[in-house]
Amino acid sequence: MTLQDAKIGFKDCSDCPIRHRAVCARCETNELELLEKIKYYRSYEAGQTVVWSGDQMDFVASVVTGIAALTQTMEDGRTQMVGLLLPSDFVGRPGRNVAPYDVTATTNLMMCCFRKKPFEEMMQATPHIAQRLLEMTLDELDAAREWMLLLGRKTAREKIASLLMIIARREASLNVSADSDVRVFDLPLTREAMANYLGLTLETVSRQISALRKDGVIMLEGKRHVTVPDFQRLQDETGDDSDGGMLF
Amino acid sequence: MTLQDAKIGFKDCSDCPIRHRAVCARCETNELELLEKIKYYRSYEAGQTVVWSGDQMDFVASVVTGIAALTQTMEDGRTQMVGLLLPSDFVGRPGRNVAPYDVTATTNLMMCCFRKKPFEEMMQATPHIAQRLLEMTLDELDAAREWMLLLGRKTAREKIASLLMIIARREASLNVSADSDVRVFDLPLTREAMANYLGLTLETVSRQISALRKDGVIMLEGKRHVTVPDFQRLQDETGDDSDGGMLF
DNA sequence: CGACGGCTTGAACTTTCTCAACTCACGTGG
DNA sequence: CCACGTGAGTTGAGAAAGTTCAAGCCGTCG
Repeated sequence: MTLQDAKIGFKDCSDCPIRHRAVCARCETNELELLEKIKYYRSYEAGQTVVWSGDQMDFVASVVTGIAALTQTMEDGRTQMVGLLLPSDFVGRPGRNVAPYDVTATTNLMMCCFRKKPFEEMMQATPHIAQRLLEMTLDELDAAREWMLLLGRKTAREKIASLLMIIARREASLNVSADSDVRVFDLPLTREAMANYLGLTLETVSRQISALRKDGVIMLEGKRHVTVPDFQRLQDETGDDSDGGMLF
Repeated sequence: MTLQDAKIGFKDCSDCPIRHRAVCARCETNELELLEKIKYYRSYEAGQTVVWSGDQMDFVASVVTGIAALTQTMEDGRTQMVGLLLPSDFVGRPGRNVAPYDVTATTNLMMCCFRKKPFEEMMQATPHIAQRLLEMTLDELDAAREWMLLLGRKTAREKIASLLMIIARREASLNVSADSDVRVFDLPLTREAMANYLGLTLETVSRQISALRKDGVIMLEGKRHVTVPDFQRLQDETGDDSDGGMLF
């Protein structure tokens, strides 16, 4: 595992691109200073493993840039993705030493790591961190439950459409900049990774993407670059009801 | 929705059967006194709906006795269970007003409800509650991820075996009493509820249970009463590796 | 140039679903 | 007390969806 210190491209926490969404979102300036002391950056190349299931994990971390996947693998090799971590998402569980899942870098990845012991101590001292972590964990639980509906009850076509929606939406929420067109994006996952996300084989993924293309729901340039001419049309293909589960 | 006050069978929080596992587990005596003021019991009969998805939810609650299920339903009626709540499990999300899932009583059910507003205020004031809630939420997230592997990658037979293991284990952790034999238990779910848990049809559930019975993995008296002659044998049928995922 | 990884497509096969008939236990009302 | 309806569960046969195995394409990298 390569662990080179990264060129981070910003000076300190106050400049950090995930400052307002990560575990540290609620922290005051002085709390950030404490965090600065126990944090360090680490970067991984696409495909690298960050942690192996069963390994000791001496840190917790936030994804700063890039995408990571949590996966579980059965003895015979069947694997299921159980988490897709985007910038600001949190990895690791305070109070636990051993990683329960494989964590792999899906794209080039930079993480902001905190040594576990000091982080745990800080959590006791500063409720802002624990508060934010609870909020984030509840959000992840909701996402996991949405995902369970997808895995248990959706057809292959609905699964693909749903994944495209999820990626498009998350892409949109990251690029708040004006120039980004929500309807055009790159798939950050291989067909195999998509299959592992959706509980399908990669062949089925490929076939269903082709089918959506033939039916004009999406357009493809190359294998990864997707254009969605009509968002509502894609939404209809997901099987979800129209409001998209806005529940607040 | 019937909401009768229940015969609760114990005097106060300190006698409560879930005292040491629920959200209130970490609370001191004086904190419990505060909770007593905002709590009330509610009971439901098997089959009753506790909350409808989309409804206003003015309380959060702990399951005291019985079992409840969280389910999501698609427009065309396909439904997926996304949570199975046993005694001490928590329902509701502080900071959210609208229920994202249907909550139904699978068996007769008693819940210890807290009015949401005061509970939220108390969470701010007493870190013990938030701490415990974070811990419980992280546990639920782990369970959800285990469940995702089941939904995405296991065969029907493995799904059934896994569900039987889960029920047997949870049953065991509740009945710590000496006389209970782990290998004998009642299914608290109908075939249909099992199907919704596992992402199968009820016919497939029925067939696979019959198959496990024919193969001698389980024995049945009636439809619900299960005996597991050889636990290891059942474990082998789940597809999980032998240690059962003990990750601490 | 050749090899390789990522992807697509086809054909046969398997698993699970769908639809339908039937059993069984239970409770109700004639 | 029995006939009946009902809800839960079982079983079968055929259909559909997805998987498996196999072949081949395309772009990139050494």
